[in-house]
Amino acid sequence: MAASAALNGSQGSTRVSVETRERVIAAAKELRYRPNANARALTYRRTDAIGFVTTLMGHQPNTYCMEVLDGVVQGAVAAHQSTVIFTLGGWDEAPTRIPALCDGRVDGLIVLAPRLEDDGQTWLPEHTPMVSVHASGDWCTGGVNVESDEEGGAYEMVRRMLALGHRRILHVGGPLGYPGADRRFDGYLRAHVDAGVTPPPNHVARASFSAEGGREAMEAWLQRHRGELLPEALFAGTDDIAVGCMEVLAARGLNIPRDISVVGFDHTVIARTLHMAAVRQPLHEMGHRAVEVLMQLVMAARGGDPYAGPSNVVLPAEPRLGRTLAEPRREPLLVV
Amino acid sequence: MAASAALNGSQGSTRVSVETRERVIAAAKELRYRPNANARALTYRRTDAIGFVTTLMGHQPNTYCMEVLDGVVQGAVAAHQSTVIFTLGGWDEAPTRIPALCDGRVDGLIVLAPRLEDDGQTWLPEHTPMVSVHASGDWCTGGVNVESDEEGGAYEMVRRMLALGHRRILHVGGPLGYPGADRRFDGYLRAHVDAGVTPPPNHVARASFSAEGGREAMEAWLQRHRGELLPEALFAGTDDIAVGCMEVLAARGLNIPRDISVVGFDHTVIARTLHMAAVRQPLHEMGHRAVEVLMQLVMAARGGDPYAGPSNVVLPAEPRLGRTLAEPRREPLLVV
DNA sequence: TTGAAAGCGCTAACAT
DNA sequence: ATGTTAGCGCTTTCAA
Repeated sequence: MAASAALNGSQGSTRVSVETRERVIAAAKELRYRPNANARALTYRRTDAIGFVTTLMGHQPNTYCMEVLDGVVQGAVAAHQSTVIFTLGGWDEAPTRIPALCDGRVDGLIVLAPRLEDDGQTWLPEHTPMVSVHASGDWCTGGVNVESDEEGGAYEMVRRMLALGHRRILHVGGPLGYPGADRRFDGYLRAHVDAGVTPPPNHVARASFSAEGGREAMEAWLQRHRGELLPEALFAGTDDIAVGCMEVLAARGLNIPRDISVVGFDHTVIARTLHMAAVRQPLHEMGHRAVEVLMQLVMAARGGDPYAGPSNVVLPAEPRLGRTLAEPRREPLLVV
Repeated sequence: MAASAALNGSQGSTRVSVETRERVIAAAKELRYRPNANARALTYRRTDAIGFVTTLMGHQPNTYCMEVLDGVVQGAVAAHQSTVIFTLGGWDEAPTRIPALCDGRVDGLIVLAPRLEDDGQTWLPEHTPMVSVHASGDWCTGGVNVESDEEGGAYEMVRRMLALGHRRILHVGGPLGYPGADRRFDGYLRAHVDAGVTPPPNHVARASFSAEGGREAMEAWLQRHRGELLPEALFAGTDDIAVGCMEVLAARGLNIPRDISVVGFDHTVIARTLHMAAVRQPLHEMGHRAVEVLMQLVMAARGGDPYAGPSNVVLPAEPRLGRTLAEPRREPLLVV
């Protein structure tokens, strides 16, 4: 019955008589009628759903990913969209899996921290709006990237540490080859340059993105530098790395921040719970913002008019103080 | 061209000639053809997607919810399903929103910790398979519930604490009216009964499910009991509550666990990071399991044969030791 | 104000 | 081996 249009026709429409509408509505309730979402999607060519693409969240949920997702979900709710999660085993699957997701099941895609060897240009489908969060390089022409000013946040934090009097700041950064890890290190260096301080030699270590990685890197560094001066402060590439470092330091009887200050990066729920000093990335907001931008892209594609906004959105990252950062100790301490 | 069935027909099928198939495949690649998911869903009456229903994850992501979700997503990946997140503003929206989700956009629904006044029977659509996690009561006839043995876990943990010699164990539980909070308290009580120990009077407090709630409850309790004996141990209803309590205790100069032991509940990422003693709920596994059960339900509904499995799946909750639990102090301490 | 037809993109069944 | 038809459930357009 085409007259079923009574259900979604606006109140004032003359399409159906009041009497018929009431009859239809009554019958619908009687039959517990639910319009079928797929049929709707088929005719409307829209699903009111957005996709969130990420690599497998391991058994230990990744707090970084979770906080962005949380922002995405909230943004989606605000935009009256549902969120579909697509999980890749790894970014190598992207060239086969991502095009497969552009099959009308979502109106647009948010891709979290894609890491791809070559440019996506060749295999990326053109007509599915796409926003990346923390993409490395410009992986997607036509898409928009949302990120935070990691270099600036790192710079400002290290600047403050230097201003507090710290001179030997050990940087335990993320793995080589991650642009984000490099940007944080860049900020560390620039702050030193601007302050006219030369970082002590060999005061940079690399760790994988986890507490375990932090533990290993810290342990190894201390082994290598036995008998030398203990750094006054530690600038970690991630909260998780900071946690791992802190465990190793505490196990050696060192007090934080009295003997050594420790600073994290991201300011995820872990850092907040521990009241850790850390550079805050507005992860939640980034997720939220990514949805807003994506919806603009979607609207633009629908209307046929081009998207006018910026192709790169940079949110500020700023230092948050906490209980793990203090003035440097007065007496020198050696690595034991 | 109906012969497009070449694309999904099995290799050995005689439906199309090899030559035609190749031609079709070539053309498909040429046109970057993607079969439309909605049209497929319409004919197949299946979407290969499952829904995850939860109330709004606040600005502070709820670790409990996140860990279950993580398990769900992983279970979904294993079952070749995608996960759609539906967020409710509150459970009062459930009677209107949940039926609206049963419109064919997902093959089944996983509902996290639904709290509903009346039985869902009246408004729940019949023919969408549904699995709840930690449902209060049997909210959904025909559905399956997955939960953990909270009472048993609490019992076992408190039993061990009593065996360690603790006699004055303060319980800072979750809010009144939450069945889960009550079950944990029940385990606390039963352990005392079995050990022949009478819990000291007024050693039960209630807090909202957050660190803030723990802080407030702890502060208030200490105020009320100034000058009395400080409990030797604290059994919290949640990890977050435990964190809040620990902060208040530490702020008063008390050492954990030397002066007072603290035990959490859930053993979420917070507890793991802090190496906190806590009753472990297998949240990840529960999410994973919920998907498995849901898929059985879905299969059964498809095949027409009834679902044979249990309507309630109970996973064990067991105590995990940690750095916050030790033997009771020898000297008495007063609340200051 | 209502009815009838066509089409969204796909697949299953039947006919050639 | 291939072409045709019908239908999944909905909306839009055109006819009555």
